[in-house]
Amino acid sequence: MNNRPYTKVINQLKAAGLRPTRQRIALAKLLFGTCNRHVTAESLLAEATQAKIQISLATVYNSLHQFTDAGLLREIVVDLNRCYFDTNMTEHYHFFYEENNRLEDIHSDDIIISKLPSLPLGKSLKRVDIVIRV
Amino acid sequence: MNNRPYTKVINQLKAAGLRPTRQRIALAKLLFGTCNRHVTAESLLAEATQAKIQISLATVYNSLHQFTDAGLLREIVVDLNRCYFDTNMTEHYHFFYEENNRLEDIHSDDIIISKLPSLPLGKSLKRVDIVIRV
DNA sequence: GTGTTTGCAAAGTGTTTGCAATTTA
DNA sequence: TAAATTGCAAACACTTTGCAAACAC
Repeated sequence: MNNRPYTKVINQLKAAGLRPTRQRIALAKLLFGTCNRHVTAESLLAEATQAKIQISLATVYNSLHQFTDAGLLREIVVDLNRCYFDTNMTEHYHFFYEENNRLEDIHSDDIIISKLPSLPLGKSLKRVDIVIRV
Repeated sequence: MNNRPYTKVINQLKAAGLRPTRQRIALAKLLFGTCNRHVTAESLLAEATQAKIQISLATVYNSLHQFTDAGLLREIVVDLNRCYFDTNMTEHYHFFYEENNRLEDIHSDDIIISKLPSLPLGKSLKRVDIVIRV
């Protein structure tokens, strides 16, 4: 891999309290370089490998969780067989294509919820997940 | 275990095209005997064991999937670490208590969705899953 | 009797962990 | 140099599978 400074990604990592290592920079570049993404550990490793980035599966898992804890990614639960991570941190929902296990964003304006139940006593809302399975 | 006829459960299984074996009858009795339930394979096995029903984990898994395929149960994806099955087959949604991985039904009247996006071309709606994480 | 179901143990899958070697600051 | 990070391989948790024995009809 090349080692240009990637100032933007490095600053993003530093801001998140993560040491900008070669592996994290490479993954962050793949994840945050372009538009919003949905990845699994396997898919991201495959992508990295194809881009000639040398990295282990364990590090991909570690990085995905570190990015998630740092608020750079969020985890989506749609399929029991694998973890999906989403680079889109804004409020939004998902289509899930069952035929090929693919996710697609639904902009939050495209779903309007006009009534929600009151929360159980003493609980605070963590998130409302909506998945439209097609 | 006792072996009263359990006519109702047996008919339910037959109607679903499932041979009413001792194990299936026992599980169906636990699952459909009372109110709506949320179970995992482990929790159902524990319950069966406590009720002195002799059954293996493999058979619990098999039965849960057979019941699901037969339309007697539905699977809920909320937690990557285990499969949840719900005996409530009517349209409804869920609270998920992250502190103890517990599920609670939300009656469909308690959530009103006043706008949904149009489906991707050529796709049919399988289900709208809503999970409120608290 | 025949085809289905069960149950064990083994295999499988995706994920996490322990720890020595490497890298970053 | 000191502390954090990586990467391998082993461990893990849950689920599925293969197949001989048991069961339902």
